[in-house]
Amino acid sequence: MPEGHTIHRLAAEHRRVFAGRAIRAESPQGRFAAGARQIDGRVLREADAHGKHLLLGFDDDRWLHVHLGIYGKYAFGPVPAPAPVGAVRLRLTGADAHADLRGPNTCELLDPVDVKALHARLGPDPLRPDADPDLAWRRISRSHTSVAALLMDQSVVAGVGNIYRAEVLFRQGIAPATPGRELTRERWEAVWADLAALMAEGVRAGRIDTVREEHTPEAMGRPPRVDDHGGEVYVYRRSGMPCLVCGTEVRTESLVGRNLFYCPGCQPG
DNA sequence: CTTCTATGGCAAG
DNA sequence: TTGCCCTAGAAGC
Repeated sequence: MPEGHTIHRLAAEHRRVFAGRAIRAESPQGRFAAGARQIDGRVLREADAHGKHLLLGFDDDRWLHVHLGIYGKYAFGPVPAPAPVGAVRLRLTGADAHADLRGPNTCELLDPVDVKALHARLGPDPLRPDADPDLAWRRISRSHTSVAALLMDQSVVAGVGNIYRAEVLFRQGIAPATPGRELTRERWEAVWADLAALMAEGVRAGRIDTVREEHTPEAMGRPPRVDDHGGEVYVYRRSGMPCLVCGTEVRTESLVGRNLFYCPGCQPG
């Protein structure tokens, strides 16, 4: 679920459903009881996303900061909301919808100074109009770290997760182990542009699709992919299967505790 | 039942 | 690098 496109969708959904009106807040699970009491009855003024961080601004100038981590989830539904199922950390209820938050890595209240600091420690987000890709380029072009690790570093680029990382490197034909400083500026600009397009499409569709027209299931006469994230991809979780472009077996290896997927044929080096 | 896994990120060593 | 946190569903007995 939660790469940057998911969080931008959640921000839009909160805006659409809750903004401008007082909401009720509670913590059925109890772990955010004190925070929920402080939000309860407030008006939601704005909803913002920076990378994988969701920020909800309330009328007392405080912000709810949510980070889903690897298994956090939101579930929106109608009112009246049914009795909560499972570990619901936070339930927001508005005039005609409710939102249940389960399993977040972070769920806390921040003041404007904290929010500013949060933005400052995050790199440019390809989904934000104010993003400056040169800030990322300055880090990447001086780094001996692999481009695969740099793309997952949220202080370099915000919002890219394991799927977009693997897929953009595949689409750009870049070997994951390539040190940042060996990328040319042109290559980086292509990566950034591709991320911006792929992630914008992810926001629109609500899933991650990265295969080009000529490699879709219809075009290739292959069965559609069925996976949790629901999208058509080139390498993510396709290890052992033939590359859709060159037929080489897709490989996986562990990098900084995460599975990295790539095609040795299309991403030589 | 139990164990494993996941689209994250942090602190400790 | 390892361990730990958060949760739910799938996979393995």
